Amino acid sequence: MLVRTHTCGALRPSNVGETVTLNGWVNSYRDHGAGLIFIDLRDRYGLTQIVFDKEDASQDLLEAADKLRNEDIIAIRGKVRTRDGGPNPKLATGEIEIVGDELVVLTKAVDPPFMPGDTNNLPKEETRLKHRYMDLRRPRMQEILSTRHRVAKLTRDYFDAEGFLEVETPVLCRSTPEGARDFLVPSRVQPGSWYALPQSPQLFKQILMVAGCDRYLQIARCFRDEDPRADRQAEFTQIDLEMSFVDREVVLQTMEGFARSVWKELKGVEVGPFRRITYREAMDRYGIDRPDLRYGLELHDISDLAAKTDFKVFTGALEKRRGVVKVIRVPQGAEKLTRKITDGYTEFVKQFGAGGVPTTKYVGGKFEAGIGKFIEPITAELAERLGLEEGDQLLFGADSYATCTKALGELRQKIARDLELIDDSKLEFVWVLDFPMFEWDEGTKRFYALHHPFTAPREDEIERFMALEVGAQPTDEQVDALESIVSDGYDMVLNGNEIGGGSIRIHRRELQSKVFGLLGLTEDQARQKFSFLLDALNRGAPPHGGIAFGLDRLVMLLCDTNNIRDVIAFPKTQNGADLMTEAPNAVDDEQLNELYVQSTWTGDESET
RNA sequence: GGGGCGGUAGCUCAAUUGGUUAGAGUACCGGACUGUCGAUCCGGUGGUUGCGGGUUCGAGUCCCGUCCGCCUCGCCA
Repeated sequence: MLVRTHTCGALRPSNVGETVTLNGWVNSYRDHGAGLIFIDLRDRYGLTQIVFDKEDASQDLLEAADKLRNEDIIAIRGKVRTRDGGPNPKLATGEIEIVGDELVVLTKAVDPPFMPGDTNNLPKEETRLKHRYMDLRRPRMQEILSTRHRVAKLTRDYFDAEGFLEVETPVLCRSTPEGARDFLVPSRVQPGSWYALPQSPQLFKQILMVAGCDRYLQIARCFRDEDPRADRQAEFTQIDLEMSFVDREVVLQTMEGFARSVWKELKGVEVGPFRRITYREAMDRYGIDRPDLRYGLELHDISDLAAKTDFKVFTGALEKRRGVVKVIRVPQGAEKLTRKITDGYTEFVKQFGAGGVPTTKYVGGKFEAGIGKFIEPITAELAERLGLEEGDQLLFGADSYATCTKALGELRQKIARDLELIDDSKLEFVWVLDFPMFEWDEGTKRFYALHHPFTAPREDEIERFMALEVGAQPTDEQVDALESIVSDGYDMVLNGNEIGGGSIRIHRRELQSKVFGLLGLTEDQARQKFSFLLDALNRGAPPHGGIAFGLDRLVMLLCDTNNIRDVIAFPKTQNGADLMTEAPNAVDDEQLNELYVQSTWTGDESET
């Protein structure tokens, strides 16, 4: 083996005259005939031009160089010199070249399915996933792998300096049926019993606090057996943290410091102040719990004014429980938002359960077109409240609070994209605070924890919370009362992306029992599922809280991609398949027998 | 589970209203060429149009089914 002395990104004019050896992949070749051949050699670090010239090279060497093809791996030894043909400013090594003197072909590449060096034609993702080793050779993917590594390293360094201990928690866990669907693993030694893969290390990190760990960190793999999305994968990675003897403020400050250091270190950016907003305000003004604050287009509640009209869409919505009428004002939208576009918006909001988007334009002090004539009686009041200006367009939502908010929140983002109102250079960090503890689900007639059942109520809410009596079939008043209890949770949001979420946890047993009870767990059921936690809370549990960052999403933002598969070395498709290894796969009956497992799958879905 | 988009040469794509032998660029093979850097020029190989069925004189194109990939709703405490 002719071992490299430098990488393909290392050589500079200062190396001129040195005899060096490089190893790498043939990125491209330019063959000018028997007398002159150029090779661009690639490795993780860059590209270096090799030249074979009949002035300097033997006939044998030229013939060997002539046979080189894309993706062959070679070792090349030769002298560094400044380029005869002038520098190539596109390359870091563009001022120099290596005069090939000794060439060893380490591996011939047979029929590459695509060329990693071809930056113009990116193969379709299916092909990239099938031949992932080729895809990962691409400089862009190498850059992402490197960024991910640097985030992980910086995470360990930062939290190490803050006194955190990295502790590993189990991958084979007890199944707790709340939350997402579990991945299950059959036990061989305990026939009929199953492990679950962790949805997060939540309970273990709380137990570590009870165990006196004080500050815990883990870069933890998590598993949720739900359908993937562009930014979601069944198997993903969290930067998982927990701290003892803290209040919310300590956690927020510590995590802000982390985010600042990530953006400073990786992007060279000084992050400005973190804004703070309550969940209620976020939902009211932006229609979403992870608002993008880089642009306006806020939602305004005009239910009181809408009630003065005879417009059936408005008055009908207001008769619903929690019915509202809200509006988005698009400055100068009258011209930009054509009928065709607003018709598209009506279709767009239907997927979120809204009926449509009533619209009108503010022209000459009056409402023109659309539903203008219906809201004529409230023209002056609307104009004053919204600060209307000539040429504004109004887009309305009228429905239950939940549906209207969701639809207009999504619409707000779509308008911003359509009208290119988003400044990509901005970084708007915001903490979303004061989430409700619970949400009532009309379908299943029960409460669900908005975050998770171990989230503490805000300290000043505890007394009111403990005093609440809510039966199995709560009245509307009881639902309202419980939903108004605010938790001590927090989400870190950047430009409309939730990058981390956490809370101060419950550290008192009677509070935890109360929460379990409200979620429909009897004392017996709670003991059955969480006895270890309830016992731990009884045996000296410190006040504690923490957070988990989505590492994949963090890297996505830092690498400016909206495809989570780009930031995972070996990701899975929407069908949960790894196209390279062809997982998942069938296994031998012998394997199943050992596990006391039989498949009911017949190959015909109608029979299962 | 629902909705949408897509699958044509190794790769990226084209193919008129259903009509001749399914084309181009690139890669690959052969040839020419001494300063390229997306090298250039000439020639060539390469196709079960994802798969199965149907309509038709004739299907890449229309219909039905199915598989795969992507986006999305539901789902994701």
